[in-house]
Amino acid sequence: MLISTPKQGTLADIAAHRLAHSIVTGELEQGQKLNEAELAERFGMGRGPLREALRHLEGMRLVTRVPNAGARVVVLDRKTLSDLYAVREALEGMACRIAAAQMTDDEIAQLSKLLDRHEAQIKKQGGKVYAQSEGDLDFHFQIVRGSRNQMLMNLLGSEQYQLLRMCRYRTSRNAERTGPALQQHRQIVAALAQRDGELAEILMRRHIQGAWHSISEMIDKEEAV
Amino acid sequence: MLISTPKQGTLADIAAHRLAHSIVTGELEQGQKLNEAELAERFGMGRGPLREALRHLEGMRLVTRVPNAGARVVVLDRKTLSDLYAVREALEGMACRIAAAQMTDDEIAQLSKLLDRHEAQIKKQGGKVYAQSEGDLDFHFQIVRGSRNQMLMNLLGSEQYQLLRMCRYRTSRNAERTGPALQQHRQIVAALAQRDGELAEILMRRHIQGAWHSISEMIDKEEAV
DNA sequence: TTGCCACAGATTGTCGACAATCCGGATTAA
DNA sequence: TTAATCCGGATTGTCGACAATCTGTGGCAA
Repeated sequence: MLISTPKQGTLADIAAHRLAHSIVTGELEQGQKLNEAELAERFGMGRGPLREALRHLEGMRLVTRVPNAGARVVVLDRKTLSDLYAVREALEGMACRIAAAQMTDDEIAQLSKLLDRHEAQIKKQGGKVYAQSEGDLDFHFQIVRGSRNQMLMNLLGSEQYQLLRMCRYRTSRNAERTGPALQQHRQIVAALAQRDGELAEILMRRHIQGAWHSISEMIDKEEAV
Repeated sequence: MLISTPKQGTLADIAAHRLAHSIVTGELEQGQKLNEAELAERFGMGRGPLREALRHLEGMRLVTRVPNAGARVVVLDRKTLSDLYAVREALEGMACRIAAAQMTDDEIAQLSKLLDRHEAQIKKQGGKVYAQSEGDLDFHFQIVRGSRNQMLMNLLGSEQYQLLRMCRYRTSRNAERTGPALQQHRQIVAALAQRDGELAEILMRRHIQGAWHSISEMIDKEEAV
């Protein structure tokens, strides 16, 4: 499970998780105003914990706040996504190179099995891209974990990751890229298995560049409408 | 001025800035417990805004919280710093490559002047490393700005940046590296002026690796005592 | 002595109320 | 008609008090 919803902990923690989930899934639209009283009542808590949750989300840049004017969901425009993918390329490329040296054989085998499941899923139900998207992120995060770099895991795991998932939900209708993406994933795993970090990095960077081009074209189409 | 202390805005914002400053400068020690009531009184505000500030700082990973047990200043151990420098190398390397294509001639000239000021400062007062350290970060941030990547500026400017400054304060006693560092800065600026992004990236990565080695040795010495 | 339990103090979590600020519509004068 | 001004409601910011939880200290029994 990627989204752990700890129904335990403080109310502020719960609110932060629920809000993050609502933002990522698009239930709360980009740029939408977040009314404290309304959200507090919906979550069945006072405004205090909710305000703390908003501050937390502000810290991880899922919402933007202006004093005396409330909080709004962050908006992912073209430039923001472009910047995000550039950062991803650098970070995940590095993660891939390090992971090639750090991951255990067993972990790499697990990664391969993950791709098998994806392939089966794609063959069975070609249309259901959503699961593949989530699975894709799963794949990427497993490699990041393989780098053993906690800061990388924080950056790509909990913060940018949310933005990415947000982006996925927005653009999850493009099914045509799942085939090539799987192929590229396979190549990356092969490079990892051969412990060729340099190649793994190059493949990962190319893979992410391809994903960006695909999403970029989709944004163009949307904007044309 | 690098630290903008907006004495305007909400109390929570003020508290967040003051806390961040205290943490970065080491006024609040690593791992130290942060007592809400005590801090609230020191800042002359209620516990509400202070709790929001703590949540914000938690979001940017300057403090860690456990439910019902309060917040503590983050601890920068060897592994954390190592991870941080690896991420920095990847991100600032990329920033440098992009900046070589994006910065204006004027901006690069300004960068060169900044180094002139550093050099004068070093010659005049060899011991005062603190200013150089801050100036060094200034140099790095100007290049990140030159990349025009807002996400990069967020990551390196406001979040990791704080951790870096924190690290600097902790290890600001090593003056021996200011000379080579300035030399490397000059080389980087030269590469930028020639619009050689590839070379600029390599030089920046090498520069950051050197900084890490220097800091790593220092940590070794400290741990030996 | 040692381990367990209970209690007290301190600290964190939560709520409700009040003050400060902002936003939109109505009013009025040029 | 239009622009400026001025309420009134709504929303955010802040505080104080109370409940829930943790910590550590002392006593009690094995």
